[in-house]
Amino acid sequence: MSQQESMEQWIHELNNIDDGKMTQKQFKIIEAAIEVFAEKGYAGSSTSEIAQKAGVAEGTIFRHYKTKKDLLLSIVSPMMSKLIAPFIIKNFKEVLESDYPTYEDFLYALMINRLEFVRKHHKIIKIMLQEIPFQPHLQTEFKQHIGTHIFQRLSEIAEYFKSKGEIIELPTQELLRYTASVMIGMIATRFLLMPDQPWDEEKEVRDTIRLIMNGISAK
Amino acid sequence: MSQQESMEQWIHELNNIDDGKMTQKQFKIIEAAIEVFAEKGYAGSSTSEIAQKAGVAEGTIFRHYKTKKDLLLSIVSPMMSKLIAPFIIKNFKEVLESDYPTYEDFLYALMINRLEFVRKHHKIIKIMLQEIPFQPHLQTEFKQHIGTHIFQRLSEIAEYFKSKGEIIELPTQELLRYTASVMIGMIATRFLLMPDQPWDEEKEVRDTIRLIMNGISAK
Amino acid sequence: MSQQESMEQWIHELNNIDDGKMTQKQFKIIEAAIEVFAEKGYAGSSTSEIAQKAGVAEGTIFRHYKTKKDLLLSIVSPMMSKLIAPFIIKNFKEVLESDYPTYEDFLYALMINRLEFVRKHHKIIKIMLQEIPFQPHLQTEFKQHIGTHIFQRLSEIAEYFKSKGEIIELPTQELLRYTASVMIGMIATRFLLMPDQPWDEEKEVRDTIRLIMNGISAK
Amino acid sequence: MSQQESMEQWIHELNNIDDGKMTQKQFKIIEAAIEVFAEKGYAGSSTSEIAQKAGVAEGTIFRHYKTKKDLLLSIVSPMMSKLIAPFIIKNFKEVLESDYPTYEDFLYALMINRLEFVRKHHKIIKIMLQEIPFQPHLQTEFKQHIGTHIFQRLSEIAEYFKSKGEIIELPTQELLRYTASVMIGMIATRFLLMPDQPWDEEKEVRDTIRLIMNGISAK
DNA sequence: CATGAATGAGTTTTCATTCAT
DNA sequence: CATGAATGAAAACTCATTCAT
Repeated sequence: MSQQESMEQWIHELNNIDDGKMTQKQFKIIEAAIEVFAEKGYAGSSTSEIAQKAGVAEGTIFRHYKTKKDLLLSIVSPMMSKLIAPFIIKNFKEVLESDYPTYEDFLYALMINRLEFVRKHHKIIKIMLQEIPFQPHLQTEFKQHIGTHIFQRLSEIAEYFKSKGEIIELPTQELLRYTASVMIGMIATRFLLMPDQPWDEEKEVRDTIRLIMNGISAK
Repeated sequence: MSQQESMEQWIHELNNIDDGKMTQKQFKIIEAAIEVFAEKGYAGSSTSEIAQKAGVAEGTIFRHYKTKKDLLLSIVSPMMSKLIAPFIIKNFKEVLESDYPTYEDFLYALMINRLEFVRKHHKIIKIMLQEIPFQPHLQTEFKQHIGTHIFQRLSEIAEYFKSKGEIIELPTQELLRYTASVMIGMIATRFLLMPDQPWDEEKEVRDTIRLIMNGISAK
Repeated sequence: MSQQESMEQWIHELNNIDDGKMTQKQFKIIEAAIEVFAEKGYAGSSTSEIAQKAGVAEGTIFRHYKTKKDLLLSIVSPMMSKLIAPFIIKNFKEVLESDYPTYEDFLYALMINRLEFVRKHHKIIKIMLQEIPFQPHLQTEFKQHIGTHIFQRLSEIAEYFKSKGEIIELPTQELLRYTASVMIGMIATRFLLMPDQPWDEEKEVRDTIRLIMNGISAK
Repeated sequence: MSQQESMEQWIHELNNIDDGKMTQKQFKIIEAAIEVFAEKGYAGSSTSEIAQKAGVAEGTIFRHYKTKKDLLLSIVSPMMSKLIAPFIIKNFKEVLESDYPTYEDFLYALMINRLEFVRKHHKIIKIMLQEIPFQPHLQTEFKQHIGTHIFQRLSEIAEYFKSKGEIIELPTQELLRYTASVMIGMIATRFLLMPDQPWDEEKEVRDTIRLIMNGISAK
């Protein structure tokens, strides 16, 4: 599925969260808003520009979204949930045991998965990261999703492998910070710092995971 | 030196870059602008709010800074240079040899130094990171300073220690990315994610450096 | 008949004036419009709020009333006629002679009648009074109904009792102004100034009529 | 002093209430706002029309008045105080005893005074009466000023003359309602119903007062 | 008949910038 | 240098009205 197609599909999913129906124009509005917000930032964007890019009258935006902020949140909020998606499978422990015999395997799968995710949604993620500092509503959601769900789940995993004697006995928090830093650093490099450079992803991922494991494997 | 004092001193230094003189009002304007930009973002701030917080008339801002963007750049631009300060000492190699016998020593010193730097200037750094994506002028500067000076210098250092056989033979770029990710991850955790939590800095820094070294030390 | 019932009946009567048929939706629209216009004023009300309160789609309003102003007039205009209703009985003189031997009797009956009328229709009357200054169409109607019919008829009555020697020889206009002022003052007090206060209506009416008569009875 | 002059003076007095200074443009804005609000009602007026009539840019209005509602209140609120002015002289009892030997004298003086007042300020009074039902802020002020100050003072006066045996023993509230109704009825007739008709004010006032006294004098 | 998405002109409000004092 | 009133262009938002379904 191409990046463009996956974006379209994603926008249609916003739908189900909202109320079940989404007009063609509404779709165009979301699409244009993502474009413009990502390019100029939320505060730097004007609803008139979004309307123009979407090919609708300015009033149409406000028929579907009470305020400009509403429009922002309707785009960014659902992305929060998507962020934690891979961590909310039931029977997580079973999956872990059967699919990921080592921490390294787990990290590898996670990395591939999140790289794909960012590739699909980098614009919305950019908007999200830009606006979290200024939108209390997003801050709350972020803390809830990341702070609660993801951190929780990752802790369990790390402790599981610690108990198996695979990784060193470091405070879980430091361990996760370290792991996350390297992974996020890699993703940021790929998409922010050098988006246009050639990139042997397969190799980069393997090397990066290797480095992480060097840092923390119990032998 | 307290954080407040260091900020005041820093603002006075902007001075030298500008034209050598800075009135009391001008000082107040910069101080207020940093406050407001950091809180609401550049595009979300109004010059009138800055004027009010600075205790000056609205027109006064424009007597010193031709436009609002000028005001932003006059704050953020000099910070760029500061960022690279520790890397532009002459006789760098000598300093390296005499002061930092190991890569670990170097990382430790760098970490302490940059932590202090961020502690002093976190508001301006926040503004800088927020605005780089939207201000071509800042992007250029950033690429120049980081991409050229810092990356260049860090590469030399990494290669120096590689050649000494202290760290593993990984492409320099990957090595730096890894190192920087872990260090930045730590700083971000400290100042963004959990600014109010208790924090044994000494210990955290040592553990973090240890992890990095685990990842890359050649044995 | 309760106040609510009388309102419903009244709305159905608008019907006959319009075209003879009135759908359930149309009824709801009128009901909602009265509510909203009375609460926020004509210019301060939005058709969308009326539609919402009526439980119909926005477009439905405009299917029945060409414009928002049309909706207003369809509510207020018929009320004008109602205002003069008690004055347009045929054989008025006969009724006067048989039913109201004195001016006092007449005033008493009128007062009771109009109090009831206002009690039933105070929302529409509020709208009417609010909008007369701004709607030329209503001004014309008002002048015609009040200025012509009511003033005319009241003059006849006043002169009739003057000729009977019951009330003093004052210019009819002054006489009517005086009478109307006291009566309207009483109604306004009851419904505008102190709508929630306990109120011995029987007594208040008798006292008020007494005062009026004191002012003008020929002895 | 002409009506126009008194209006100008009045606008300048708003000044003292606000903050002591008023620019030429601000004056023009108030002047235009009174004109437009009186003609079209508050909700029916647009700030752009006010700006145009005042000969200023639309932004100028909002430099002086934060919102359109602010502009309204800055015009109407001070009028509330003016309404009660004649009732807040100190030594009121003395004045009463020396200047107004009878209730009739008092009513006459009051009538002349309030007629003059309404003549000067009829536009603002029109705006005030139109907006009181829709502006909670004005409702509060109105209740306070009228309900407390004026009603209080008038009660004292009525009771004073009752105790002197000049007027009949009716509940004070009814007495005042009666008196006020006739007076307001007269003023309303003069300014609302027949503003353009010839009018022998001297005679009308005397007749009206006479009617009132007929109604209530204790013989 | 009824709907409600869409419109576009209009509304209130904001704001960077200018300029006379 | 400093002020702050004034501007006007643009922003966010509203709303009566239309029209395809």
